[in-house]
Amino acid sequence: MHGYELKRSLDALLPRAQAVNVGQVYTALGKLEKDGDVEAEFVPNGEHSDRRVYTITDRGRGRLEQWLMLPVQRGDLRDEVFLKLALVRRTRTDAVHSVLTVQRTETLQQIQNLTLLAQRVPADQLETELLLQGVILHLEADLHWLDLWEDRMESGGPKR
Amino acid sequence: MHGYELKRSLDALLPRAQAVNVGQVYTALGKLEKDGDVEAEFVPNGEHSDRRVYTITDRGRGRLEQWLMLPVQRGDLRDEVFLKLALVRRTRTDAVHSVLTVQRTETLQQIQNLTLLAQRVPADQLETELLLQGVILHLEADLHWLDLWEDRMESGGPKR
DNA sequence: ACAGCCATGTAACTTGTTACATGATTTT
DNA sequence: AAAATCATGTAACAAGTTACATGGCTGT
Repeated sequence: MHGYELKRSLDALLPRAQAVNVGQVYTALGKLEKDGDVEAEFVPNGEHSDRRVYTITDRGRGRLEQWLMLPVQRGDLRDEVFLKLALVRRTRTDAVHSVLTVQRTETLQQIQNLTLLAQRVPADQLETELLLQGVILHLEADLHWLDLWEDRMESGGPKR
Repeated sequence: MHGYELKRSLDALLPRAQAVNVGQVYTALGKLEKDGDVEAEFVPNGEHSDRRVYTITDRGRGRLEQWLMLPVQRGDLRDEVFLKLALVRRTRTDAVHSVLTVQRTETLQQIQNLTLLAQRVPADQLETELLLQGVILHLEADLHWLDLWEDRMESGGPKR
């Protein structure tokens, strides 16, 4: 593919609002080319600008294969909401509940937005549908987690 | 607090393995000072090096308050596992199952590690316990999501 | 005429992170 | 004697991201 084509391909995977910045595609392709993972060649395009069409190299194919089969490490312990809650608990114990409520409201809002979005995804876009489902599952986990905080704050909480 | 003290404070919130790089604390404090959110003053420390003790300014306190009460937007649609699955489905439909299995194994492993870690957290470290619980909830959501993929791949899947 | 799409790319900024440099003290 | 802790900080790299620059074509 050429750069712009790739951008469109990526956009098609994501809901309308989340379009990719084109510049990023070109910087990424530049890096891949420098590393020898892809090769490019100009292909005339009639009236339009010529296209730089990229082809994956053997090296690139190998690295792609490796990347695909390498599991993603997902259990990151750095979490902004956690930081806020831990901090607020130590300095203004009484405000923990507010932070929890604000965050819960936001999360519910997000879930609603994404649910609406999911309903508008064409039935043939299986992947996009699954992506949204995944994000929603995470947000629901967040809600459970906020409830856990709330429970723990009540017992052994504000007075101490 | 002074820089090193802050580092220790942060470390205390996280399990042993996840210690903060000290350098980062100093670069962050430097930026806060430049922005006028904190002020520093040297305090002698007997035999040891003098300490630069930081104090929050009014401006800093205001910005902190804002940050605390601003909800974190959590529903990020960029997901590496999703990218892998979407890509592999389009180029080697038969390999989707392998990617799913690799990722599931990794996720189970992570959950086990974190569960063990959680058991070793002292009972008085409420926050750390909750942090680990949160990460585990997310990983369990990941497992559900991988199952969703598996289901959807079977119906309407490999042959197409 | 103006907006928007097609097509390329570069310069620059932010954030996160690490590796290193220095030097004294305390623990093993 | 070596390793770890206390304490400060800088230089530099990596990744992600955006804003801008250029120019032609297409649809309203």
